Amino acid sequence: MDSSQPGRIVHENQLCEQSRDGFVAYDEDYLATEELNSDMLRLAPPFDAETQLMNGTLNADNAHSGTLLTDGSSGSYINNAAHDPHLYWDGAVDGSAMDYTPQLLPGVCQNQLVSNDQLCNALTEPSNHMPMDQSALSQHMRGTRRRCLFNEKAGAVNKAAKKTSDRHSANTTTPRCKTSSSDHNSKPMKTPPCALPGIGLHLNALATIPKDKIVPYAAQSSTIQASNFPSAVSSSPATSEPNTANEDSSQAIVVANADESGQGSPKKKRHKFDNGDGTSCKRCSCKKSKCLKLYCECFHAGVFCSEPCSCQGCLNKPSNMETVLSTREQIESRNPLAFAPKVIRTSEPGQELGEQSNKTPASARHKRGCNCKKSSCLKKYCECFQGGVGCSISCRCEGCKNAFGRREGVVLLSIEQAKQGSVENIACVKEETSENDNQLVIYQAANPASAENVLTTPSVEDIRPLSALPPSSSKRPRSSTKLIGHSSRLCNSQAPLKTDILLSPFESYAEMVLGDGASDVLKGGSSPQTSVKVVSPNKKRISPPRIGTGLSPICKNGRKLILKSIPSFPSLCGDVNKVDPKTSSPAS
DNA sequence: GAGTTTGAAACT
DNA sequence: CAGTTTCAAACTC
Repeated sequence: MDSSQPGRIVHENQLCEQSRDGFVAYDEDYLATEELNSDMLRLAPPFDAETQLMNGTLNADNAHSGTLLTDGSSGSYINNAAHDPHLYWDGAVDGSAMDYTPQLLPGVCQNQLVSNDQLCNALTEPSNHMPMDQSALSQHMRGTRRRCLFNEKAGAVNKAAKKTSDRHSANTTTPRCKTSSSDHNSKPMKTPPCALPGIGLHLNALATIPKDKIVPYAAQSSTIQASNFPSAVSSSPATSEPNTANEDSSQAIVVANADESGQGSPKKKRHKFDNGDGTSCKRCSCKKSKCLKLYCECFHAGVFCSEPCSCQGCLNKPSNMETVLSTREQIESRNPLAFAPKVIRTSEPGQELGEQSNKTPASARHKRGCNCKKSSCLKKYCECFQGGVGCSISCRCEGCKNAFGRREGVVLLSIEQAKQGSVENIACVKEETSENDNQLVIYQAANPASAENVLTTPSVEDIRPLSALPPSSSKRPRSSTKLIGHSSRLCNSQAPLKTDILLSPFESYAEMVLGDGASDVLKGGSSPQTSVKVVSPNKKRISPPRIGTGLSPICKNGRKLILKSIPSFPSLCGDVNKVDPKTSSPAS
């Protein structure tokens, strides 16, 4: 593949057609050729300290093109690669979206999505590919690792597929796209290396690209500017850069965006190269939403519409950056996590359903759960199914037959919590001590923005709408994954809910941030004496918590308020360490 | 490829 | 907040 040439721009389609060899290393060669340099990443404001640090480092090498950052409130945009039909914005960073995953990887689109895990793995691998002498790169890696954590995505489905081999995925067709993300799953998701909580941009994985493969800055920056900045775009990206390399880039951009003008162009429906959780390459066909609503998969995924799309009246284009951003902000204001990945955490389906639920608490699940009624959660109408995850108690589906796991009604709770639960409701809330604090710490550290959201908007989706649970009767948990229980029992109806709420969201985020281990820590580790207790799978379910208006129980607990002692940011480098101690030592 | 079904998102 | 409408993807023919 020509891609080996620095600065060379390859259209995604081309890539798709490329030889397997080319694909094999797409996360390396491909990305490298894609000009994805770390400096194309834009860190979101919430992470200023850290991100800037990182940027600083990153940019050090490359004269920083980075200033492309939009101001951030709604996240900065990332140019995934000039040539890539899609331009990506970094929703992940801005808290709202813990991760925008696979699709963020430029060029990964059609045939291969790079899962976060994959990236992580790549990063963690003995950097054969990474010249150690490149301090800058090293820096990148660090940053990358952290980010990877967030990006773990579902695609449990994919795992199976992925197990087969990465290579095959290369030539994938639509389905592959979907499956590709899974591959990491085959690996134990622990991703210790990635343990650092961080910004959910796995694009940083690019850092691992052998330096020699890294495209010269000039080209990149031009590309970025052209594509990312509205101004730049408007100013005719194609002409913006005289350099040959740049020209290529520019042209690529133009091509990528070409269909902007030709939106209505009959691109016919294309496969939705989607990995299910909404993260893969998007190809929308919006007609009325102008691609500025969540209906639009591109918009929802945080990418600009592009050539593959067959949308009409599309406004989700770089040239409408402002509009897009404002719209995005608007949507986020309504729902801070509107752009967050729908499926959180990846895990083996088996685990999820399974026996070892205790040990593998971190099961993938849909952010909010589905609400299927007729599809039985067996079709892609079902977001859970689509995301390759089983339904959970968060779901309100009817007649769930989700192949990845039917909705469950149980949740794991720690003994401690049980104890607490045994106390009166209030007690339940208040007594939750450092563990929760720790959780909060982690949470915030991992995603300050999100934390903030939580504080201000308890409605955060990830605070699972258990409330939505239908009367338990509707579905019986096929298997017990997470048990609930006790606390719900111990505490009165309200209390348990609180407890559950407290855990769930944090676990989820912790998982995303720290990986399975983290959640384990949180659950068990945080309260050492308490092994997770599994309540009889039977069927007892927690009544849906009502995260009511205003302050959620969490707020009531004041845990959030305890954030006082929480460092605004995890240390850039070794956060894990910091976090772990806390989590591990419950009441230090 | 057109039409239908479905459920999320948006609206009231 | 629940019910309704709108929307676009998924699906069927």
